[in-house]
Amino acid sequence: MARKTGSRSEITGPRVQAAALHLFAAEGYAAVSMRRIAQEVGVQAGALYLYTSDKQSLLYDLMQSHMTELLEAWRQVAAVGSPLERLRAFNRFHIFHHLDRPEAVFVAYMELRNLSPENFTRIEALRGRYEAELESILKAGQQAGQFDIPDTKLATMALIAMLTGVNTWFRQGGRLSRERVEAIYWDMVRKAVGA
Amino acid sequence: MARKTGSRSEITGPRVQAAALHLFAAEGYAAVSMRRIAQEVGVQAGALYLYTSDKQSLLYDLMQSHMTELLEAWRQVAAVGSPLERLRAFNRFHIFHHLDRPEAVFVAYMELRNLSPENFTRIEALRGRYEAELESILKAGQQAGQFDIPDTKLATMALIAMLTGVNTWFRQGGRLSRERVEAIYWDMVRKAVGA
DNA sequence: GTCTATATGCTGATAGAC
DNA sequence: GTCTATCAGCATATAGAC
Repeated sequence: MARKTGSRSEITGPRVQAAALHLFAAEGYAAVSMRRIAQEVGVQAGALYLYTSDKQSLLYDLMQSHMTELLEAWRQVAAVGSPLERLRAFNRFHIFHHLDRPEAVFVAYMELRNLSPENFTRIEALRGRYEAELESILKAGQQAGQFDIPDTKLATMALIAMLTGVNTWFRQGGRLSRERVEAIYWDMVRKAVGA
Repeated sequence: MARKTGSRSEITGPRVQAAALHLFAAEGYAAVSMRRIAQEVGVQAGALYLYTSDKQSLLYDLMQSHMTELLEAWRQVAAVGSPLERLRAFNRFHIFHHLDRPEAVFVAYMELRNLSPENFTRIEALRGRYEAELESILKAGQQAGQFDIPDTKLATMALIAMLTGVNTWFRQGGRLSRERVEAIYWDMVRKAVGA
């Protein structure tokens, strides 16, 4: 603990990422200094540049990892079956995946404007791919006559906003369990698409 | 235009607020300096302190005005009538009011963490009052047997997140008019509450 | 009411010792 | 791999001239 120097590259890198995520989520990218991140990790500011080329990369890497992990995790569970079953799987996946990593979700939504133009474009492309996953479910249900949706693109945006909103108010140990929240949102989602 | 000094207190104050709103929305509170705001207004940085005690007050005043105006505007249109009619009025009001002032809405949602603890508490109280307006409509419809809602508190949060989300993707002159968006969201809202 | 000048301190990033 | 020292610049806020 009192150790001030030493060779610990195998763990310091991830700790830099973790500290940046934690601080960016709590105080915002622009409000957090490199010195503050270094302090959280327990190194001097200069040492951070062994693990990231600059502050912008630190933010981009966090957001890129988050979006990639989101898409990959969905691919693992992306249900086959009827559109209704697939929509139910999406509802469950989105709520649980987002509740499991509130800091990454918060940063991914709040810090978009602090990305460089090139990095912003890359992250938006990943977000578009995730939205397309939901829209394909809605289109399939609409074509099969199982859903009644006036506009699948708007329904996609509406449902994602509604589901992501859970992160803003859900508190562990609160009035409702995650499973109960999932069930209640499923009821509203199902009705909203006319199923 | 080339005028560098002079007495224009009656317009400089509002211009400071407008510049702060514009810049905070575009770049974020923490990323915007007082010098930058002064530059936008066309005065020196020191002159800003004639119109605000400090940077924090600039942010708080913007958010407080926004929330107060939101509550007051709703009070003007808050429909009497059946719960279904009142919900339809809320749907319309929320979408249009928010689309009319995207910068204020954006700042009010994104900069909460940059408020001092006392100011945060005050803003959250105003937000709670607005949410209570919607929840009272949902409760009335539920009690009258006209809605079918598993949990009115969650439905309140879900619907507000969904409606506010319009601001993140709606672009003037895009594929859909505001009226069409309102109609499509009303279809989804109505179905979601089981009406 | 606005200006200039200034105080005090923090910023991202780099160079070079160890 | 981490440290210390440093650069050049910008931050908020205030004092006092005009």
